[in-house]
Amino acid sequence: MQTLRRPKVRDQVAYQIQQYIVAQKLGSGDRLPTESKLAETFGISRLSLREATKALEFLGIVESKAGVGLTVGRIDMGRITEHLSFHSDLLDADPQQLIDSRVILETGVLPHVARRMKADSSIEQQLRTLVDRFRSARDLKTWIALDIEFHRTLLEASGLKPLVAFGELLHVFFQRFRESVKKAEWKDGVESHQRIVDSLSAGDVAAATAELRKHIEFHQERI
Amino acid sequence: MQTLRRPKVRDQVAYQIQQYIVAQKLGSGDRLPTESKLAETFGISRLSLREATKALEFLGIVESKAGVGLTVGRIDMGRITEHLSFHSDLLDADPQQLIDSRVILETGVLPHVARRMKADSSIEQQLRTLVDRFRSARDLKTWIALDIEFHRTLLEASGLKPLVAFGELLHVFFQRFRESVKKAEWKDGVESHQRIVDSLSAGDVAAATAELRKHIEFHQERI
DNA sequence: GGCAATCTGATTATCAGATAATCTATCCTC
DNA sequence: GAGGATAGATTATCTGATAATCAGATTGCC
Repeated sequence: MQTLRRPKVRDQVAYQIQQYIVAQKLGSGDRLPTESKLAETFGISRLSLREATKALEFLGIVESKAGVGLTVGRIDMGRITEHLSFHSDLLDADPQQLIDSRVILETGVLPHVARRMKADSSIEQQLRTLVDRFRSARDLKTWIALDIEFHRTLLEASGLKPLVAFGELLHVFFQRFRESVKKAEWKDGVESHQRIVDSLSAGDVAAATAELRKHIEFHQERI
Repeated sequence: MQTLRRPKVRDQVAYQIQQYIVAQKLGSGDRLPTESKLAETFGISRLSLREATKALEFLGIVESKAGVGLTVGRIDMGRITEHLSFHSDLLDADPQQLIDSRVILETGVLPHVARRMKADSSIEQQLRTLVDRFRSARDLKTWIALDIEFHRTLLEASGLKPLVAFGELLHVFFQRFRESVKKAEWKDGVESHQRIVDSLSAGDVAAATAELRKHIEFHQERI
């Protein structure tokens, strides 16, 4: 026998509000109806509606200001990941799968990156600046921050926004590996980043792919 | 002058609940104090506390069941990608980016799929069954459903759960292309799927990759 | 004794109604 | 016209209550 659970009101409502935003093609800052209005529309109490909107607000999907009303918010991954990063279940995600996923994602964008680098020199400039800052960094925290930024910049350089968003998500789950990397090993990381940029700028996508794969799979030892 | 906003009660409370979970070293399924207890502890009304817990529940950080109480939730990537669908980068993503992202994602998993197919014959069986059903289908709705299932099965066959979750998200945004595909063109799709499975089962990853790329990029004409 | 149905207490789910805080826009004064 | 006071709308938060749900104890039957 299956335990069927009565679907919760607020989840349905939250879903409907999202649908409403999409259907009305609302963008950041656009107004939504008032709480009372929405509650009446959905046929629920204002309180239940509130629980739904508060959850959405927590995610940044809507914003709510006293005296103004509800507006569509600007969701950012940072806000979500901030609340997730502490959760112990993140430690249960299969590390090998995370590594394989990242390899596929990041090596996959390299052809796109190489192509765009030829057309826009500022991309190479940006990556090289990051490598330099990496080289002169001295503490773990800075290294980690720069490593994340390097890989995000790489994804951004592909121009494929969906993959950038997904990449940010993977990074959250990857956090714990980075924290266990030792000082001497970060030095290798610098050189690795350097070689990736060099290969890309030379147009040698295959070499960049091999180096990047090695760079990410390096974390396997830490499993 | 900066507009300083009074920090909202529920945000503080949400934060404190998270701190509590960490401090008590609670894991998935562990019990939290009751709503009344927590409200009293934090010195707020039960309602305000509820808004905080509902928001956390929405994220999957806590679970709440009537008659039981609050427990620490079980987080999974799927739940998060659901909310990712509102990420502005995805909402405004242009079609070409969606296509490129899908190509990277799906061709990227093929080596993994081929490897696992050798070890587990049920994977090939499952894919072939889908192709057959595809062949005997006669209406647009069925075709679309089967196409989605085929590609999802392909991703699942890689065993990389994070990518499966992300793939499903991309499919939502791909919907509009599929609906504009004509009847005659679906026939090509069947053969395309057939060739992909054949190549994979023969261990020819390169051929499968080329075919899959062609299959997805076919949608470019529809932009 | 073993087992199933029932009851009970605890807890969340949802509601209604009220007051406070906050913001926008208008109106009034000079 | 500029600037401040005021009113109206809206969210923020609270109190108190009822319904729904569930786990475990109790009861009754065989």
